Amino acid sequence: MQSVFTSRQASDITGITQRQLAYWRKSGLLIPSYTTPGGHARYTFTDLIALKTAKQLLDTGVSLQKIRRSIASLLNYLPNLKQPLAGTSIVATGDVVLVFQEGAAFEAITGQEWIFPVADMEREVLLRRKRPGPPLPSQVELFPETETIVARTRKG
Amino acid sequence: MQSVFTSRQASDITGITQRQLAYWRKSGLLIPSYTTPGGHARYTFTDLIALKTAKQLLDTGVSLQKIRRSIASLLNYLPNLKQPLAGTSIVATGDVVLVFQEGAAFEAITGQEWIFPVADMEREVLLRRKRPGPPLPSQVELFPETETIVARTRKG
DNA sequence: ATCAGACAAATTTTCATATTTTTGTCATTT
DNA sequence: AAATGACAAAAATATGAAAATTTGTCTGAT
Repeated sequence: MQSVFTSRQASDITGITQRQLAYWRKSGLLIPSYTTPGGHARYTFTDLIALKTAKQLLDTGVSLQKIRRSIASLLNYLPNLKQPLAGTSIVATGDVVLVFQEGAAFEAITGQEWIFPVADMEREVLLRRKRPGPPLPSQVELFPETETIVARTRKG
Repeated sequence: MQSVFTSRQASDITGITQRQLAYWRKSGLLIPSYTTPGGHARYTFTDLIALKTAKQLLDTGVSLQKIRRSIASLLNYLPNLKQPLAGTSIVATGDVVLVFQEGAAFEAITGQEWIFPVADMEREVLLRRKRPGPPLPSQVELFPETETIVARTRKG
């Protein structure tokens, strides 16, 4: 047995206006899991989580369209996700939606992967420095060159 | 005693062209820690880390100007950082530079804080649902309303 | 009480274009 | 060998107008 919520309740709980709920439903952003024969919305608890997530994203400055794109991308990259906004760890600023899944993070909109803590970088620099390859004098005197000031003229 | 590197070495090690090093130096993005009396660059190991970080950011699609802004912001929010690009855990996509510091994450360019794993959201929804306050029937029948079809006419 | 439709205000995108940055290449200097 | 200066190509940013999306408010229907 599952508890469900009316649009009014969903609105009260999530802080999303009923107008928004209606539009999001119509535009497909979040369609309630159930609809009564009379056409009334019935939101499940999971729906509410997704709604709340969307609301938070909105409040943070992520536009509806970016939320849409994020969802599309999530479904694309993680096809087994049933409720994209309810099933993952999501983090965002005004411009970006980051998703954490299995330890890795990637940006929801582009699907691009995120990268490199600085620690790795240090290792890499060290490697290159040690590697034989091209003959690299691994160290240099601080101020080796001798300034030979000669008579100098300027063009013009 | 500190090992230092010429621009050639810095270039070979980091993969940044000498032209870039020159420009970055002139434009202030990264000024080598030492300069010989003759005006030649001497990069420290830490400089190389910063350079490598910048290079990685570039390769990931972060523009030079965004790197600049990130550095400015980092210095603003973490004034005790001496080498902004060498001292923190940095993560980025093409558009954003994220900095991890003391468990929290914030976006380097705007300084905006990042937010809310979904776990918290679930808790919040639960709280609202349980809270007394406005009388919220905490549960609803799935299909309560009775459709009363009456004779209907359409305008026009 | 919820929904659907209509209209307008507010907010976001989308382009196209002008401007500025950044980088490469080459010649010259130190 | 490295730096500087100059010119041009490539890339990124800023700007502004047009188009599309999103939301509020209201009215009527179920």
